Amino acid sequence: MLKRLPRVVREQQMLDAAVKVFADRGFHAASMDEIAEAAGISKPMVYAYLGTKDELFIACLQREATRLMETVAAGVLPAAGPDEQLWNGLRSFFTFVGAHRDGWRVLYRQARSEPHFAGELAGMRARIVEVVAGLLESACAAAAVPARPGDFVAMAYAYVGAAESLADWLADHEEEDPEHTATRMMNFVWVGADALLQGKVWRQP
Amino acid sequence: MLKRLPRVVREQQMLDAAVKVFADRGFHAASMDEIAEAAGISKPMVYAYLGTKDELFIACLQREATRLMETVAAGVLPAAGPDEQLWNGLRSFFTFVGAHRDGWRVLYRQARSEPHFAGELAGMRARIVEVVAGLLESACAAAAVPARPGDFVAMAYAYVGAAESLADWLADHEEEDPEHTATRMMNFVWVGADALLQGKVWRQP
DNA sequence: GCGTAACCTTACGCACGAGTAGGTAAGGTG
DNA sequence: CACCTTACCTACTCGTGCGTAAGGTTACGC
Repeated sequence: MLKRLPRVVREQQMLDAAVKVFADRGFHAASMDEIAEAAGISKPMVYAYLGTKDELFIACLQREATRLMETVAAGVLPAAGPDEQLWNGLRSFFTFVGAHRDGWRVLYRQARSEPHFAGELAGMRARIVEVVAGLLESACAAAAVPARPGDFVAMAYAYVGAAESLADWLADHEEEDPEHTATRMMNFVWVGADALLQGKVWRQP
Repeated sequence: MLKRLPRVVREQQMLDAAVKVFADRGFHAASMDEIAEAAGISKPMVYAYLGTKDELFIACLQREATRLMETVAAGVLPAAGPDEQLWNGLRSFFTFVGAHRDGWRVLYRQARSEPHFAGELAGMRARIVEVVAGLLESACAAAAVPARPGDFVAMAYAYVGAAESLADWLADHEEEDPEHTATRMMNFVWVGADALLQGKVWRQP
């Protein structure tokens, strides 16, 4: 209360508080007063350091998104084979979500529903989908399985959606083990992809 | 403009307008004035017929959710075998989303992000997940594949998430064909489930 | 030890939007 | 034609919450 802290520290405290309040209340229902109070500071300080409500929200998004991406990237790097890379990536992803549940809620639920911010997030998501689609494509090319380009993107959306759904579930269930969730997703991907690579398809009757 | 319409007609017009405005702006950013204007009526009429903003939003949710459920149920019914049922259900689902994009956006994006309404939706979603988990379980039991009960729920979340992700993509891409999307999802489910039923699993290194 | 820059506060202006009061007119019913 | 019910409106009140003005206090360099 009586401590005067340097700017960088306060900024992080404010962002922590903002992420929590945004996650709990939603963007509009969250008030700057509540965020300031949760950060243990008065409102004008928030404006002085992080700008308007919109700018604050974007700052939250950027911090959480960057942390997430960097965590996953760092997890993937030391791996060798494709299955190990995938496994490490998924494990990093779900571990991160489990450890930053509020951050995930803001990224996945709040940002997508506010048309003003959805664009930014959709872009990030699209890049992830592109990466996944690229992986599927190279895997199919290597196995000489025929497929149309659009199919990869669609499949990638399905996989990404499945992972997000599991992550979202994880975010709401304190008792679930992130690593276990990652194993489930790995099974889901690996088994399905394996079948796809063998050229199995379903045809409408 | 000068026509005095019976209540039931106006109510539907108001709900149509409300769904559109909620989908475009988000719950909080949508104003009752804008909804009233979009419905070609004055604000007090909206309050007279459909109550407060919260009640109006819930009315939107209920109408859209009911329509969706009934459409899918009606699609599934006339089918015989399990794969035909699944195919008909998916086709009905994606066709509905393609034809009611705004409704989907309200259900999937808006309702989930407002903590006040998320409960209702989460319940509906949980019931769908239960149904899917039940299908998976009976399929595995029939094939004598061993699995823990929790796994079915997790798998169901993954499948439901994949379908939602494809639906969401469809909602934003006017040019996509719902039936084609349903085919992709069917492939995704059928091929993966088939592999699972053969007891294929991935084990961590 | 004193200036000054950074940290922090109380207390407000102001706009916007939910919800309402109170009234008008159209169309049916006796 | 008198009446009542239903559809519909204009014009407000009032709370809430964003953003700010103006001023106080602590640390730190010199």
